[in-house]
Amino acid sequence: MVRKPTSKETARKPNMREAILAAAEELFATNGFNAVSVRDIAQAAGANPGSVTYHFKTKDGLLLEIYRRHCGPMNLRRSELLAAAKRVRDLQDRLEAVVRAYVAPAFTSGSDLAGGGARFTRLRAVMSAEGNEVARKIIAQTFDDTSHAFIDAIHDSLPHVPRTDIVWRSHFLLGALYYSLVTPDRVSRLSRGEADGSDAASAIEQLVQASVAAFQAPALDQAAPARRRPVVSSKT
Amino acid sequence: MVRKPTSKETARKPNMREAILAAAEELFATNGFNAVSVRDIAQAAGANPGSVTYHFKTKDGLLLEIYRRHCGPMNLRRSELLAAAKRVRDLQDRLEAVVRAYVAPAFTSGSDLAGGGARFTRLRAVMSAEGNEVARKIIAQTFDDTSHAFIDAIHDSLPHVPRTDIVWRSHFLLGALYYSLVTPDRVSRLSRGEADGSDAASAIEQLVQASVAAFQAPALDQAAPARRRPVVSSKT
DNA sequence: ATGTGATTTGTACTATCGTACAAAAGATCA
DNA sequence: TGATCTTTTGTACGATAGTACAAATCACAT
Repeated sequence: MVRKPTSKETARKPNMREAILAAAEELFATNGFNAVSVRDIAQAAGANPGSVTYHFKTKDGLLLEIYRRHCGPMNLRRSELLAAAKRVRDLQDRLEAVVRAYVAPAFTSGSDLAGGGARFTRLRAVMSAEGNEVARKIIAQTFDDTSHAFIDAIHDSLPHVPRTDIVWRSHFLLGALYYSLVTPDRVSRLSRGEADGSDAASAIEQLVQASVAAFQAPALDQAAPARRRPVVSSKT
Repeated sequence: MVRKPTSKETARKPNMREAILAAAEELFATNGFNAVSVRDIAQAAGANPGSVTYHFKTKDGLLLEIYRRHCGPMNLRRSELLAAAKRVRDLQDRLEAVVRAYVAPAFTSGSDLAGGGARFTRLRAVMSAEGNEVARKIIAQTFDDTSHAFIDAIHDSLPHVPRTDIVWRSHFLLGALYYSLVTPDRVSRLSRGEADGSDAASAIEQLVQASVAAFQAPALDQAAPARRRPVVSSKT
């Protein structure tokens, strides 16, 4: 808010503002918005509750700033990756490259803003599930452009599949991605320890392969007529 | 809690207990657990806040009871549908039938307990995203059996795909299913009105077709060697 | 009708919430 | 050093949270 670049404004001290943002991001992403109090965040950041009010005015303002900080670099990075993927000549390779460009940045760890990062992606998943108003507004006006770009790119690789189907499948992809970040332990549990749901590389490969196959599925209108639809009835 | 079947215990009056359960289910499913107060629930049910305490003791107890009421009938119904699906002889038809048996009950509307229903499924999605403790315990001890049964059934139809891959893909399926129930409007928006994300029939068909294709994807270990992995780099 | 147990109501208690604000502390430059 | 600005601290306030509980009300068997 306050503009005053006195001398070295870069990280004057341990930089409380950043610590608060990081702590809030982590707590919101794992517990949801309402389950976390401003005091929880302050404590996790080693700050005073009043500091949060000072830097971000309100709790909503804090969430807003988390989104703001990520969206720019993340969308930039994504459009770079998408542009590179679209340059792949082979149609099938291109599809996979595009899907990978969509999936991979969501799993990056650490604090690199550019990637978007697993933490911020998980935050978005949780906010979306909670129907958070602040998040809803930002998402509609910031992420839809990127989503459309990816949908178009995928549609270019699969011209025979109607755009509507692509939209549905990309929606499923995002849901799968979100869920993988939200409950990775479930994968470990259901595979009886044979798979590690927390392993980003595995998650990316599995998700890319499964999604590519899903995108390549025949169009819905054409799927049915050739084969009879199996009808199932229980004996209730 | 209290056992006393005096005369007609079935719906003596408007039945407050049921109204509270229904209201809580709806509110929790759309706003999350912590965003909804006991007073909100009481008001939505046309009840007094004290009534909630009387019937369910605590807010956690209320959530617990919501789960309890659904889990039994829902798992029963699911195993019926699964058993019927496993009777399909053709291998590919059986796969689709099994997936459909998994997906369809999650989208049933109305208040039929058996189906599980869209509302309860959405509730589970939101609780899962919020990392709700009450839900986490119930899920691990109630849903994992059903999940394993479905995973095994799918694996039977796809013996050449490692179980680990099936687990991942079924995880993606559940994530996609959850997300479709949480933000159906996103589908409508991204398709520019061409698709209706709230239409259960469309969602089911799209999800079944996409998931079947995903399950049928080649095993991960075998996917790479035959084809070169497209490597993409941005110019950053 | 009356007594009895099951509900519903109204209210109150304590804890914690988000936020405000004055004072203290720290930093920067004349 | 002293003036000025930014940041941190400590505390407090009103609102609302979950829950408890006594009183009122209801349903029904006798």
